Amino acid sequence: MEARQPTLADRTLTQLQHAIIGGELRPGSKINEQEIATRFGVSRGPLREALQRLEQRRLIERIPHVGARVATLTEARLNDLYQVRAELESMACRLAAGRIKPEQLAQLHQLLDRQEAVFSSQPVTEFQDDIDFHYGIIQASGNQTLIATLTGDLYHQLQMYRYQCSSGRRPLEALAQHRAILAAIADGDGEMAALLMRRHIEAGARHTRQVLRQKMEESSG
Amino acid sequence: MEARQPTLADRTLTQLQHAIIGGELRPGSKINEQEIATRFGVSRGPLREALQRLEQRRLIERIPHVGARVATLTEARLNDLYQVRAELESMACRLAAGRIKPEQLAQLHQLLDRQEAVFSSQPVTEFQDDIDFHYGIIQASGNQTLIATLTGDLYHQLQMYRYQCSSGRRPLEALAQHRAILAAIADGDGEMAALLMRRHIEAGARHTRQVLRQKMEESSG
DNA sequence: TCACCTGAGATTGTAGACAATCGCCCGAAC
DNA sequence: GTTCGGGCGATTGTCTACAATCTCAGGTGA
Repeated sequence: MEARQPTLADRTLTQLQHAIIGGELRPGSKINEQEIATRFGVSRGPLREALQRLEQRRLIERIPHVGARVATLTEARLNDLYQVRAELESMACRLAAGRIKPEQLAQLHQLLDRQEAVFSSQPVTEFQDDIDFHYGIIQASGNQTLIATLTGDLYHQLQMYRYQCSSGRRPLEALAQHRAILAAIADGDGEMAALLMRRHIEAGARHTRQVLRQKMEESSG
Repeated sequence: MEARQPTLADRTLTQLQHAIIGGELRPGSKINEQEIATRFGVSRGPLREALQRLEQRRLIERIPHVGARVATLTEARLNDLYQVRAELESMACRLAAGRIKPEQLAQLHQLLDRQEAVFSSQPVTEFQDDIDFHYGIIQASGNQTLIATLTGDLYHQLQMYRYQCSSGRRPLEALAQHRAILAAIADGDGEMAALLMRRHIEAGARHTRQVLRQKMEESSG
């Protein structure tokens, strides 16, 4: 009922988004509708629908009668994004501490355990698991507006920055921080959880910012 | 350059949004693409584009192969919306206090003066002026992600609630609160401005919630 | 009586063609 | 030499028609 059976436009959106987040379509490059449509084997209708959603997610920028371009990675945008994210995710922690359900809590504990178990063997998994953890807490907040804002809008941009600026995200450190956050939530200490989450995200922002700077230096030099 | 010259889809979006926010298309009612397209004198292409944006703004809900419905007003959704709004707008105040430009500050003062001058003669103006005030502060925050989240997403929903649940919003009280908020920002006291804004929005939430309850009672009774 | 299946009608999703607009190149005038 | 204007090619916006899917009424069987 609720689950939307994927349409052609949905699949095209997923493909395009992966291509953008993964850097296959480089930031700033122009998107030719006919070309992309042909490449994906769809007509321009579904493709334009996908483009529109990507514009909403701020992964591309469109100008009427001119066209679409892949969004560029900027330090200023990164700062703005992480600043809002820190505010909203710490808010999510505060809410989650008061109303998280036992099964949600158990699932998050399980996630961290699994993350720890495979931590050294598969560094790739860590990336998705990290997102899953944050996603779980956001869901536990129970605030539908908050959930939609974070997972429906901000997270797509975030993934682009994280994917293109990732390199050894110190999973051990992040894991410890996740554990502390979850413990605070389990204790019902919303303020502590919120503060820990804010620090955790700020640390991530510093790291990503550093990598972005390096990347921009070597691309301009 | 930046200004997007309005296309047919843009105009259709504006019309449809006004019809939804104004209650002409009642909450929960189904939207027949062909019917609406014919009524607005456009084809289904641009209309579908408008529908998609309205879905992003959460003014309608769509299910593939089934159709679109106008979003319903719920007390739970109202609470969630105002909770996130309070968090983000108080954040905007904190930022604005540190980096608002003189001309922005002057413009906001001007706005409040004008609001006070015509306050008793035209109660209708107050509604738009109130939005303009909040809009100005959000802009002054300088955080593009914050601006986009608030004015691009949340505010459309907010307008729907406010328009359909407005009745004597005590403009005098709101005006005084606006003045206090602006004074704090002018003083560079971000924390004070943030707190005042939070209280101001919470007061608005209580008022709107009350009106919504009345409305739902008389519609179900 | 109720649950389930089935088919007609309606509605949405997709494709392809046409119209409108823009960017760019080139030539002319100062 | 530089700047302005016009026209051509390319790209985007829009329309119409067709295909895929859902809804709902009606009937059938337990």
